[in-house]
Amino acid sequence: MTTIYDVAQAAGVSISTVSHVLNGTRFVSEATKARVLQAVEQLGYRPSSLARALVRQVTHTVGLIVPDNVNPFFAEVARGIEDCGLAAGYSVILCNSDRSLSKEEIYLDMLISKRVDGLVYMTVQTRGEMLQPLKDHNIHAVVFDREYEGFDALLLDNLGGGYDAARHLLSLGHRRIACITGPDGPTRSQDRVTGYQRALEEAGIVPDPELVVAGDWTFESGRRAARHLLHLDDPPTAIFACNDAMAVGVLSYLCSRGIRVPEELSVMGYDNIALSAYTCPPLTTMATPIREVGQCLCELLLGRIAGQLPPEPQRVVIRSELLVRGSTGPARA
Amino acid sequence: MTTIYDVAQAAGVSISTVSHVLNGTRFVSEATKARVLQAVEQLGYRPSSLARALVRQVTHTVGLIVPDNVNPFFAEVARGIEDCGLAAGYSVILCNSDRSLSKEEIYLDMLISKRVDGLVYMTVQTRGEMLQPLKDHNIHAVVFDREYEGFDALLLDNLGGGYDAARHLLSLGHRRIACITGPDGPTRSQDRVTGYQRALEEAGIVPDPELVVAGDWTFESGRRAARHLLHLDDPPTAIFACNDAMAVGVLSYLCSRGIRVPEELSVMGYDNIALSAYTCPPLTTMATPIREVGQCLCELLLGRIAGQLPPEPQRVVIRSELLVRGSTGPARA
DNA sequence: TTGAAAGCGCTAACAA
DNA sequence: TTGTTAGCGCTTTCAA
Repeated sequence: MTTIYDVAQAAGVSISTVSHVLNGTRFVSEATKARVLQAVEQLGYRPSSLARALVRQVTHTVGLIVPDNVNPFFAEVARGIEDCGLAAGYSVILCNSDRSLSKEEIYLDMLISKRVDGLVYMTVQTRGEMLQPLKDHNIHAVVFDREYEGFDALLLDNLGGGYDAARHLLSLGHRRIACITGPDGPTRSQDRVTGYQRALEEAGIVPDPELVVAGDWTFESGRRAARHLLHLDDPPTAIFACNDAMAVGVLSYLCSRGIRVPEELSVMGYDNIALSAYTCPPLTTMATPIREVGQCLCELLLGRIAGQLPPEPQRVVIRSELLVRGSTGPARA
Repeated sequence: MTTIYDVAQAAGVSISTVSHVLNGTRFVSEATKARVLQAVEQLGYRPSSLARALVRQVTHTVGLIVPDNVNPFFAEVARGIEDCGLAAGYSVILCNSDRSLSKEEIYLDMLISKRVDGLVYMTVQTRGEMLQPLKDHNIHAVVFDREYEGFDALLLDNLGGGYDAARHLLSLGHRRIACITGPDGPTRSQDRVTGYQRALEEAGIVPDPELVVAGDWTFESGRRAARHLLHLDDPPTAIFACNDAMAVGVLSYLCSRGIRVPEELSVMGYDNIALSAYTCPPLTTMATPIREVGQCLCELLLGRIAGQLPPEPQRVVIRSELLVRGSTGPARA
C-alpha cells in the first residue's frame, strides 16, 4: 500500500506538496508538479478516501434504504439515485430493509458509523424519532413519500393518482371496481385507495369494502387478490392494483383462468415500471416518472448536503399521469 | 459530533478504556464498564468506522459492480449479496457500469480509494489487466461468469444450459429453433448459443445462422428480435431467448400479433427471474438459483477476505435446470 | 514556491 | 485493572 509519504519521497518533495498537486489546492511549479504526478503514476498511488474523509469530515458517500431492491419500482429509483450520485462523485450504499423496523435500525446505525454524508430513506417507518440520531450526527436525509418533521421529502400525489385511475375506469362504464392495496399500515399509498373511493363516491357509487383487498406489492399478492376477487358472489368488472407488480399478478391469474383482458375484465396498475409496457396485454397504469423520482431524491439530498437549499425542509410533489394501454376497456354491456 | 474523548471524559476514564469496553478487547471492571456504557448511551456516541478503518485497515465494505441493477437478474443477485453481506456486517456499495469500460474504470478507482475490503465484479470487461490495481491494493475480487487469472470466480454452466434448453425444444418436435443471444463480445453467455447449436447438430440439424439474432438482454430487444424472426421467409416454430427478460419481450410481441403461445410458437427463457412465473403463459426457462448465486458470490468474497480460502483461486460452477412451464409445447404437425 | 507539524477519531502496543 | 502514546494516511495552517 503506497501512501502519500512514498510519493513524496519518490518525488523528492514534502507530503503537503503532493497533497496540493493532487487537489489543485495551491500553486505548485510545473516542474515539481510533473515529478509528483510521475511518482503517483509510477507507484500506482491512490489517495485514501478514508484518511481524507477523517480530516475533511465528508465521505462522499450516501446511504439508500429501500424495502427491497428487487421490486422493480425501487430498482428503478435506486438506479436514478445511483446515476445522479455518480455524476456528483458520490457512492451509494445499498440497504434492503424488508420494511422491518429492526433492520432499519441496524442500517441506520451502520450508516451513521460509516459517516455517510446523507441518506435517502424510502421505507415504512412509523416513528420519526428513529431518525433523530441522524440529526445528532448532522447527517442529512431525504424521505420518500412520507413526511417527517425537519426532513426534506419527495412526495407522490397518491390521492390524485388513485382518483384519476378510478375516473378512467369509471369513464369506461365500470361500476364494480376493485382495488388491490398495499399492506395495512400508515403508508401514504393508502391515499391511492382514498382517491379511488372519492372518485367512486363522486360517481354516485358507494364503495363496497369487499372490493378492497390488501396485497403486499408483489406479483404473488396480486395474483392471490385476483383469485379472491373473482370468487366473490358479485365480482368486479375492473381491478385497480395500487402498483404495477400486483397488476402483473392479476394478469397472470386471469391468463391462467382464460379470462380475457380487457374484454371480460379491465386491469390497471400504478407506477409504469418498465415491465408494464411488455405485459400481455400492455398495462394501463398511472405513469410515475420513476427515474426522475430517483434523480430528484438525489438532487434534494446533494443540494442539502452542499448547503444550497433553503433552511426549511423542502417538499417536492411528483404527479403520476394516466397512461392508457391495452389492459383497460369498456365495461361489458 | 461526540468522539471517544467525550465519552472518556464523561465516564471519567481514558479513551483506551472506552475503546476496550466497546470492542470487548480486554478486561474492564463491571463498574467502569457500566459507567462507560452509560456515557455512550447518554451522549448518543457512535464510533467512527472511518477512524477505525484507518487504523485497522479494514472497512467492512464491499463493492458490487453490475451492468444494471434494474435488470431483474442482477437485481436478485444484488439482493443475495446484500443479504449475505449484512449478515456478516458488511455494507455494499452499488455500482452500475452499463457495460461501459470507462464507467468501470471510474468505479474501480472509486472503490480502491474507498478502500473496500473486496469487490464482486459482474460485468463485461475484456481486459483482465484492468483488475491489476486491485491486486496492488490487495483488494480481493470475485468475478462472475468469467475467468481472470488470479481471481476467484463463480461460473455458470452456460454451455450445458443452452444445450438442455435446445434439447427440450427438440424433444417437443421443433426443428426450426431460433436463439436470441446477448450482445456480441466475449461474453461467456455466448456459450449458451454454443450449447444450443451443439444440441441441434446432435439432432442432425444444421444450425441456420439466420435464426440466431443478437439482443441486449432487455425486454425491448427481445421484442425486436421476435419481430425480426417472425418476418423471416421460413420463421422458427420455437424461440430460445438467452435470458428471461428477452423472452418476456418475445411474449409481448407475440401477444400484440395475436400469436398463441405455445400452440403456434414455443418460447423459452433462461434464468428463472421471479417474473417468469407470472407471464402469460408462464415461461419455460432454464432455472438458475439466482439468490444463491448472489450468496455464493458473497461467501466466496468474504471467505477470501477472512483468509479462509485456499490460496489458489476458486472456481465454483452453478448449473441451471430445465423448468417447464406453459410457454413451450409440441411443434405443430 | 515549498515544508513542518498539528490534528481528524480511533486501536493497540507498552507501561504502570 | 487502567492510562499514555504512537501511529493509521491524509489536509491545512503557519512559517519560511
